[in-house]
Amino acid sequence: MPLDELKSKFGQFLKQRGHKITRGRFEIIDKIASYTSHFEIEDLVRWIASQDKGIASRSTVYRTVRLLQEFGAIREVIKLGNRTIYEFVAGKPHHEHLICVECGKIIEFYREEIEELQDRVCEEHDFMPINHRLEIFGICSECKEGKLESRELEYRA
Amino acid sequence: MPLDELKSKFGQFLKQRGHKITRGRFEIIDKIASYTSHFEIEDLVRWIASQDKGIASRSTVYRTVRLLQEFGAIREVIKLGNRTIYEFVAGKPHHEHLICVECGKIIEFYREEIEELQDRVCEEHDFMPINHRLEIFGICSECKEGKLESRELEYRA
DNA sequence: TTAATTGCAAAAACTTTGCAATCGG
DNA sequence: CCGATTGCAAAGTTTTTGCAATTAA
Repeated sequence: MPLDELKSKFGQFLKQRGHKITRGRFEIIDKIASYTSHFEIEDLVRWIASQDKGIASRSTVYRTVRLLQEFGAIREVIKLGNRTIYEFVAGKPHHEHLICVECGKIIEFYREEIEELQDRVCEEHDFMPINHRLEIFGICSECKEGKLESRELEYRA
Repeated sequence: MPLDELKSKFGQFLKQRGHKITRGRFEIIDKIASYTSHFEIEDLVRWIASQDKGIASRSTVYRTVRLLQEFGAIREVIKLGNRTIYEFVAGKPHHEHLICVECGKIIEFYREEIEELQDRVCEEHDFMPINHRLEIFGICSECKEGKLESRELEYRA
């Protein structure tokens, strides 16, 4: 879906909920769409702070991010410690993430079979899925050396 | 694994890292083991506050929870908004979660095939998995009525 | 006009940390 | 005894909120 169409739909979404079309909201959606991969709220806040013209405040960023989540244009894809990493989902096929706990690298992947199995699980539980998140934490190939020896005593169920 | 064995291993784990066996740490592991399902840090803090004898402070709870995670006895299984929900993993087979966004109900499930597919994905990326978390957010059977009509305008990739 | 939005500062919620006193080995 | 741990209070993070001024429709 092209960005313009998305923005127009976001406009409809706002109207439907009795909200207004404001410049700040659309500046933020533009900025988010410009991120090729993941972003955090602080990225948006820093970007705003770096601009001459005041685009929005920290509060507006938080409020707009919430709206965009409800609208469905962005998702919280990784929750790592106290950080929340978002992703602009427009135009990208759905996918999951491998996260390297050493270097922070994020690798995206998609397996149709995993999605299907999830659907089946939901059916079995008469559960209507809205969204899901599969995070695999581990060590990426570059960080792998010398990471095995200190783990023997850890408890494994 | 019985609780005593687990505690003994935790003792070894502490020694190996140059830490000490203290009463607070073992009171906390006992309490965590007593939770049949999920818990949050505030549950532990409230429990301590409700006890006559001072078992540990809030700081000690946070520090011990971190140790137990490193040891592998507990996991962060759900990150919902700003809440972190933990689970005592000892003696329970690994599983994933369905989370009802209406009522907060948590349903556990396990699908061998999903685990295998994840392993395959990791192999393909030469990625060494340490742990993973699959959260499916949605609406449980009891909450399902009347939840469909307000979603048409949401953007779907 | 008037109801929604904004920015600010304050507060809330959650987590970490420095330090002096205490405790474990 | 010595170094790890604890409790406390303070500070750090991240997010939310009340409110007066502003803006969209």
